[in-house]
Amino acid sequence: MIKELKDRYQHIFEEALLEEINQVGTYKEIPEGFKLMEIGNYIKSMPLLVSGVVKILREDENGDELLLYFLEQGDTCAMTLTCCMGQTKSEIRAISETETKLIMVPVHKMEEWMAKYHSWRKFILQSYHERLNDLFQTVDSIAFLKMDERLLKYLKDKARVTNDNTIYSTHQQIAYELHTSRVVVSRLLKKLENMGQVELFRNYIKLRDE
Amino acid sequence: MIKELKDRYQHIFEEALLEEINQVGTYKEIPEGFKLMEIGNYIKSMPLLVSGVVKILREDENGDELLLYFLEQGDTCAMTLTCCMGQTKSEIRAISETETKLIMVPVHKMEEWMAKYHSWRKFILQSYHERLNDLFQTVDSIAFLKMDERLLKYLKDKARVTNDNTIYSTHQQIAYELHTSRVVVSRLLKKLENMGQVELFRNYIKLRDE
DNA sequence: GAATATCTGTAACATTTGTTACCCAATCAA
DNA sequence: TTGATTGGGTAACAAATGTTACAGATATTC
Repeated sequence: MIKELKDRYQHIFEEALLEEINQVGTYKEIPEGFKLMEIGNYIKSMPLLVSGVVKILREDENGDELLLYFLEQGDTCAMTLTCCMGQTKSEIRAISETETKLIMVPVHKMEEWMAKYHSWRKFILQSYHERLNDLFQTVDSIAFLKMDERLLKYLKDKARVTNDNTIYSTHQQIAYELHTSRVVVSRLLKKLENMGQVELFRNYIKLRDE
Repeated sequence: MIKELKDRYQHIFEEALLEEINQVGTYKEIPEGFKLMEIGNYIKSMPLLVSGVVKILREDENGDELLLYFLEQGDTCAMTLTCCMGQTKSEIRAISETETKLIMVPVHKMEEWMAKYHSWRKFILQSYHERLNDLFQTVDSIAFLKMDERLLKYLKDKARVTNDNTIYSTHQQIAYELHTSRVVVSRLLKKLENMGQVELFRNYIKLRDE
């Protein structure tokens, strides 16, 4: 059996399901910055994250991006399932934020497993639920927070998922993901630095402990 | 059999499932402005919308609201299922926008039907999928549109779900749902009126055909 | 009908965010 | 080493949005 499958999903899926996943799934290692899914594409297989972080992005008609949320180990892409079922296109872009290990499962197995395995149903529904909650959080941030608060939350989220208080991003990259401009990010980061919340360096930012 | 169930859900659910829903479901008529779900509450039953419109709202810590999306006939509340399964609390508020007819199904039946009926699985997954897409749209509006565009989109959405080009809302009510101030709404509505997009009256707004 | 509350319009101003322009320092490529 | 590129700081200004204040019209209550 794929070792990573057993390690990560043993307590989630029943034995028989693990066996099936092992037989039809393919283990993959993805480098940082790899595009796992593109807006408008159809999806052929479902990823089960074993390790690493994947960022999910939305794009407007001008090509401007916005970060929606991060996927971590144990997560899956909520879009995938219904995209295959209904043959609809992806509404989002997925890019690996770090090196990522995952197991790809062909989509035709899913409906079968939905009928067959209680643990699979639970997993799928829970995934949807978590993604809905992630999106609520995203909406909250955009609608209720000011840019400096959003920025700080962004840094904290990124530190959490990467498990590293140092964020290796340029101001320009952050500006893309928050859908604002580099100048604004620099300005607000400077303000946060003066308030003692962060330390700024070239190409990286350190979050101060509180 | 509940007439409304047959009329609305006949082509979605198989006969045996319709029968089961008929036996355990309760038909309800809800007046306009009724609170169907509150943030922090646990959910005991699942609503299947037969007719009418339900608005789904998010709230921040100051009690400020934001409209997320509308539910229409054939829709259900995506929160419900996993809220019952995992015993988590509601993250949203649901209020009937118009008089609403719905069928309430006790939650303990859902997991059973997930295993038993293909049409139920499809329905549930499709519901989640639609709600995710609704939320993507909401994020798009808040992140990418300016307030005047959001306002116009809001009016159009409301006209669509109520099937009426006249929107019976005060500027204050609109301001609440868009999370802005009454003065801003009045200002932008006036601008839209000058551009010939709407006509303003006391207590209601008419969308001009295009 | 008078008093009160609600709804809308508008002006003046404050704050937040976005834009343009230009600087310097660090890094990279030839 | 020189020139080009990238990342970041900052000023000056523009635009969008939020706030306060007040006036007039309409509706409601007593």
